[in-house]
Amino acid sequence: MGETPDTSTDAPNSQNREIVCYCPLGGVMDILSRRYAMQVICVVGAIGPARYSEIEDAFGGVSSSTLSTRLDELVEAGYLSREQYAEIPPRVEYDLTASGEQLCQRLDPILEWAEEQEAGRVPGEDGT
Amino acid sequence: MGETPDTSTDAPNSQNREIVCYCPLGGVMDILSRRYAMQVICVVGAIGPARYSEIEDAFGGVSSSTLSTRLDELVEAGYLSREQYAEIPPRVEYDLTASGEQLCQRLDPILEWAEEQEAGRVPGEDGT
DNA sequence: GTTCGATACTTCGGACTTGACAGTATAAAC
DNA sequence: GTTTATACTGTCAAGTCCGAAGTATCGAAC
Repeated sequence: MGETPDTSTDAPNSQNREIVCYCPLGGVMDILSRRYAMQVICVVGAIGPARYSEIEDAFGGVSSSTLSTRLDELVEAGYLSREQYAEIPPRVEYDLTASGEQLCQRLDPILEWAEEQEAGRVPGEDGT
Repeated sequence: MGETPDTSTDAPNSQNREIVCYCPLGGVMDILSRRYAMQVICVVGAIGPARYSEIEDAFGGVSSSTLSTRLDELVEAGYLSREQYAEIPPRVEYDLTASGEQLCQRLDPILEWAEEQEAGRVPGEDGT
């Protein structure tokens, strides 16, 4: 994609342009668009069965309330599984479900790319 | 990041687990985690140079203030270009930059997968 | 027997983000 | 003079996120 697919005539726009509707994406994308959602999937994918505190540590300073909410949503949506052991102190392990792994595979390229972008960025260059 | 490395007896996992830090992803992921951000990239990637109203139409009922903010951020971040023509009524065209296209390539698999998930979902099946 | 420690969360008030809807600017068409 | 078209901006209410502090459990320490 990317090479102006159907502009064979000289008009630069407004030919029989197909408008694709992105509305039905709602469900999944709404979940992924919440803060840390994509990173949580990839963190759990990276370190296998992951305990709450391990996930928390993988981020710099995420608030526990936000992380907890995110984990709940991801479990509810079927991308993560949650296993609680009857031990003291308590132990809870999160892991990817089959859906979660499919998602993680598609998410990883983005996270890797994001990492490269951040690494190659010279501080103070983009004029924030 | 430190964890007890000698719990090999009571825990079924916890080898020399490497904790990867996901903090530096901040910049890019924060932008992508805002509402409609990923979809906007893919919509513009799909319909080439895209006018504001075309992007608006591709979504069901996005609010204009949110979409406008999102476009500004994406332009500011260097993923979209914005060209304004001195015409009446006004015409503005958004397109992917080189960075934007790289991002779009990595985003497309997710959007496609999300579409499949939504399509194959039977209402009331996921056990709430 | 009282305090301490460990883990995985909740709860709280305030800050930030989003949504709905109305309004702005311009010039041609009627 | 009024209408039409586009690409936004403004305003206010509702929703979401944040950090800090608190909760629950039970064994171990004192």
